Amino acid sequence: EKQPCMPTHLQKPLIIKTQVQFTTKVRLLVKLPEVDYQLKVKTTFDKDLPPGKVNRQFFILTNNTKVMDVEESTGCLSVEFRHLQLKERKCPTGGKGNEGPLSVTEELHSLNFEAMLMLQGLDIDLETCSLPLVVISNVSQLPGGWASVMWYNLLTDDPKNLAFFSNPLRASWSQLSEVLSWQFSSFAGRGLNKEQLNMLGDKLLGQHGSYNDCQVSWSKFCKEVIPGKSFSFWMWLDSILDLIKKHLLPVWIDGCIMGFVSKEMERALLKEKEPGTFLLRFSESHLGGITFTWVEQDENGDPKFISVEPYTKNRLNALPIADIIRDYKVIADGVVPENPLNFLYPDIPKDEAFGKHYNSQQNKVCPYIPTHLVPISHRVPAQHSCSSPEPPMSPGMYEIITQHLSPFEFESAMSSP
Amino acid sequence: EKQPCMPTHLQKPLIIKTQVQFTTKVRLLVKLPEVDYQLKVKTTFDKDLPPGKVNRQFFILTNNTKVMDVEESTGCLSVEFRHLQLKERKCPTGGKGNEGPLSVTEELHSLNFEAMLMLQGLDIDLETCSLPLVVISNVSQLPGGWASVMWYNLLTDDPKNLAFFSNPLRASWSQLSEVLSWQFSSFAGRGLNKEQLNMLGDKLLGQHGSYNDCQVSWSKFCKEVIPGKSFSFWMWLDSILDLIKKHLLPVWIDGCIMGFVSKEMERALLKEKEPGTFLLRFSESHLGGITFTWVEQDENGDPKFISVEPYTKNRLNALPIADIIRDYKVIADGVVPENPLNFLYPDIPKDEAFGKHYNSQQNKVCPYIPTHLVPISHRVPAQHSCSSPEPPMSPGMYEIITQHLSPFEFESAMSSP
DNA sequence: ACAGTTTCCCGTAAATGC
DNA sequence: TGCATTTACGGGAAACTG
Repeated sequence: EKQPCMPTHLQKPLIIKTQVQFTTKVRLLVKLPEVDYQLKVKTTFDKDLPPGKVNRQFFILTNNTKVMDVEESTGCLSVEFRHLQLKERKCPTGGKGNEGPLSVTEELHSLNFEAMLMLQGLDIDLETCSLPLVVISNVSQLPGGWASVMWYNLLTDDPKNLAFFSNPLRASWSQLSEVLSWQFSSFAGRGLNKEQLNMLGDKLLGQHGSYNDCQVSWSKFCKEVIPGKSFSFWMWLDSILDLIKKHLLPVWIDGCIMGFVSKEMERALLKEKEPGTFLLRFSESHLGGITFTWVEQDENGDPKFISVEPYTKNRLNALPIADIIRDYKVIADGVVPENPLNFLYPDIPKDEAFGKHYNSQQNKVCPYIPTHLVPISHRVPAQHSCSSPEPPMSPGMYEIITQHLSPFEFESAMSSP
Repeated sequence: EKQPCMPTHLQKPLIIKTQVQFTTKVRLLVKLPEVDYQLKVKTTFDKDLPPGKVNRQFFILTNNTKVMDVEESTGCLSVEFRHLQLKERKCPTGGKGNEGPLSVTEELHSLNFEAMLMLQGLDIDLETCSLPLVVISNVSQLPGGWASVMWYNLLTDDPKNLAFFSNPLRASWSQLSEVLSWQFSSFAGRGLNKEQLNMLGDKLLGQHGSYNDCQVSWSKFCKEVIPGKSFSFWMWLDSILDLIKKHLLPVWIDGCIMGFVSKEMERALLKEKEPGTFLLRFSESHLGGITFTWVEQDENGDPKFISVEPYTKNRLNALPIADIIRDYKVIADGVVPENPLNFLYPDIPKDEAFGKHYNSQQNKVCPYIPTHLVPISHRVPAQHSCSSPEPPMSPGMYEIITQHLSPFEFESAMSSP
């Protein structure tokens, strides 16, 4: 007789890269009366999938059977498989079931565990399987894999609906925005506030009064490119998550990066502020970029906004963001260079906001004179006459923005969630 | 009967990395009368080595037999093995013949090729093998591997003296310096001139009048660390070769980098030159670094030499050397920054020497103001009082240097070999 | 031709062995 | 414990493949 599901708990890997080791663990949740033989567990990949149903087939390269052992802490029987590795089984054109245009990161798989238990003269087959898994072959596919895992977890409780992406459900913006914020809080130490989420909602759904009842399709979230861009919403957002993790973490956690704010909003916020007030914003035109914009007064006393070319991971590798802000200079033809950045929006002195993240000027030993890199922009006269690609903001829009978001509220919202 | 050596030609791989594909080719140099069967060649690794004789054992992972084919161009029979891969055979403590303290890159191996030819009723075993090979497991071992290959080729004509490094011969400096220069000309497009080689000779052998009759031991070349440093002569030299290949190539080929020049010589050369004259020199204290030194006049009108902290590959990744030289600035407390670099030694205007290598200031599209990184040093008063770690040069030494090397001769020697 | 996907392999970091 | 060597795998780029 076959038990449909052996009561176990599986620790994730949710995304597995071929040829890279992973670990998984099975635990028998019921306590058995003492058995006097070893309970051997066998792990297999995609055991139940009919070969025609799945596009790619994989198998476990390494040893896949192991004996269960009593766990110290719980007294349960459990077994941990380490150093497992997946490899694709090349079935030349044969096995490919042309099941619609699913991409590799939409293709769900599972790990299966089997054991045979002899109890009171009966042979009992125990069996369980993992939550759905995404198999990738290169880390470049990780963002797509994460999107699938997120969407699946968000929209179904079914532990093994491997066909989920052949007809993926839509998510409401209220569900989705919560998950997005959670991504940032769990991977970057600080979630997204209401204003930041509103900007994302605008980007994904267009500007509405309220998004919470809007539905977002999987395709719109992850597959379709953003109009005018060459990447999808999630690819863009994940590139920023990655940038934060690798280059902006402490500054992000401190809340010094507003980040998700439209250019229109940015101008509305900076307009009324002291010249030299600036804020940090993620690039919407390029993947994984961050820029800052400061406000000045032009000849007529009107506010003028200047944004620096976005910094990407390569540039931040050469110079961390806090040092960029500390040392940034603008040269207007031969004049002594000047740092135009004075106050982090709304009015925090730059050194107060970023001082703790500055790299201490390392005092090197002697024979050499130390150098550091200073990011400098040249203000050429031609630059001024250059027309902005932003659509000019309508007066009505400006009203809405400024009323909707008083600086005080925004600032308080920026504190840690 | 067994032919000791089948007349063939083998194309190198001289260094093989485990688990990485390589290609090799065997050609039968004698033309056989038409044979009506296929001549099958089998490749094996370290076939003749008694297991006790070698520290590590490897085997060919992939298919190792292939049929010879007539080569279009020559009409010879030949076969090319592609996608061969080596893997270590783990012989648990057993096979390790403890044959002295040879490092992995001193351990020589060989590829063997066998074929059986039936001719006029006789079975003839044909056999040949490759030149000695070094097997490495990580690219970090490549410099050591190259050193072995160089030393072997320099000092023996024996095609299969696999025990060479159990008692390696010494090289004369005249032999060695030629090989070193050849390394630079073949891998970096420009060899080393007499002055550069003299500096290397000094470094390796101490300061003599003439080095050509000096002998250099393998150990001194590659195994012993340079006194006071943590790396050997070759590791240092190879780190520079690598830096040139990856970050300095066009500037090196142009002869803008004197590079191998002692600090003493550098000062002697710059001493008499215009303030603002500079030269580029490879760091002797750190692997893969390049610095520049310029001459100024101090308060008393005496020459003063200032060297910048060496640039390594990470820094050159952020900013190419030519741009560094173009944009380099020194700030002395609040004064307008100034580029102290004016003439490449002996008297070439900076822009004339480096202009063609400058990155054209990319005119980016509008919404952003472009930034570039400017390497800036701060001249702090404390810096001046700091005692130099160089031993002060004796007057006699200075005479020798200046007489030995008139600026004119040196410059002419800098032109392409 | 091309986009999606996989393979290749350097280079850094961590693990392993001696 | 320290050093020598190997393993692991992210990441960029090339190769593959329908």
